[in-house]
Amino acid sequence: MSKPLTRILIADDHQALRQGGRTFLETQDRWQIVAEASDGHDALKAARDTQPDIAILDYSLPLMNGLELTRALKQEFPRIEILIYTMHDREDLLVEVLRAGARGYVLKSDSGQHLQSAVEALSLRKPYFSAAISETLLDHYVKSSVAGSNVATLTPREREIVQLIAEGKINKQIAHLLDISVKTVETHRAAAMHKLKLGTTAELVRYAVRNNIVEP
Amino acid sequence: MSKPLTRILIADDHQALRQGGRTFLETQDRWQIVAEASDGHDALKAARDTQPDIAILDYSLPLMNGLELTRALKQEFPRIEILIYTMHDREDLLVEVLRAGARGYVLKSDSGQHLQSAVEALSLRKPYFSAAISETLLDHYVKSSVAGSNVATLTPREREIVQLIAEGKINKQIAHLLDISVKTVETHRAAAMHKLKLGTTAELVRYAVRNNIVEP
DNA sequence: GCCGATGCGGGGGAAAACCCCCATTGTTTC
DNA sequence: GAAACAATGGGGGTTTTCCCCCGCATCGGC
Repeated sequence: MSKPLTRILIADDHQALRQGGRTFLETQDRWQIVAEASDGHDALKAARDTQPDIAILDYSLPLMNGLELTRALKQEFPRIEILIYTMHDREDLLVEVLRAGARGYVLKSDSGQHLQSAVEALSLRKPYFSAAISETLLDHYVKSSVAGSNVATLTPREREIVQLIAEGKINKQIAHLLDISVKTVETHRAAAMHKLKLGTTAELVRYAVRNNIVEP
Repeated sequence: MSKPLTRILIADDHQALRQGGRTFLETQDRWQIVAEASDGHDALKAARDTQPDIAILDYSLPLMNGLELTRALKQEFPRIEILIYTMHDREDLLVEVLRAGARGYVLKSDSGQHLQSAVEALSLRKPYFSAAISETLLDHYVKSSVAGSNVATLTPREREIVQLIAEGKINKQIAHLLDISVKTVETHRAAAMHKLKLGTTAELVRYAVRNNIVEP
């Protein structure tokens, strides 16, 4: 046991998938799943409790999606390595999560071998992608100071609340979830809608779908 | 001028595209663009006024989308030929519009030649597809009594109102647009939400996006 | 050290949506 | 012809959102 133990967090809203990942990864006794979470909030809490080295995140997490969660985790734990594990084979998502600080992107449709390889790479602090993405392309995207999607104009808190709205929660539920007052939720919601020049909840939801904040 | 004149309606919310189609098609003097419309309601009105032989419809029309409009037009004018002209290269959309009664499907990314060929074919009452879709596949889809998407469980009026909600209109605006009372809008909206077991507007909007009733 | 952005919270009122109930008129279907 | 469904509209209520106004604390830059 000369090698240090790599501590892993898995966040996915499908229990079966978490279980699958667990059995897949724990065949290697130098890896340990120290936490599982089924939504973004739990994942953040779990990370604080367990201080993982690597976080394997589904993109489409309830309450806080993989992109926001990546930002939040990198903010709080700069040395954490983030692996996005998703069903979506989309370059725009890849680019966004990379910009947020993720270093791995593996498709659920890939073989489990890819997942193992990705964790292997990340534990050595090397990026890993199951899709064919060259490192130059990678650098280009990450370094380019692209204006980016207009999601960026929203603050993290606003994006968080927009996601919850788009998930179908009413202000009261959001207030309870985030432990803030309904008034504050209203404030953030209004700020987001004003910034985006949107007049109705329906438009806000379509905005969230367009910008990959939530699944349709 | 022995050949009968083919009367054409074009409905697309982009004026430039309508103009393009017009110049493209009127090179043939046996074709005549008798009406243009920029949304679904205008298109329906225009069809009543001008009795076209062929309707060229964008899928993503405001107020009433190409799918609903196809249903409505075929209902009122069974002999009309519908050509869907869209940017979406998606088989699921193709299947839906075919089931609704369209007989042509051309992508906007195709050359204008395709558009001409499609109109040519439709004027002879033959189906036309720019994508490679075999007629057998076609028959299979159209004839198969597939359960279909659960959009089908909504009535046309309900779908129409769901579209308008998802487009960001409030009940009052919808009532005015359809010339019915706000109460009626509420009734249809509630009926749709009840049928779909949805509790919030946000969920209804995501449903509409998922089922191609509106664009994200 | 100040300033702007962010996050948080509130008052109060108008508007909209939501929730039951209900009825009438057609059309389609058995 | 009865029954089911679609579309229309209303009464009367509660809940939620929306829209102004306002304040305060914090934090990162300049």
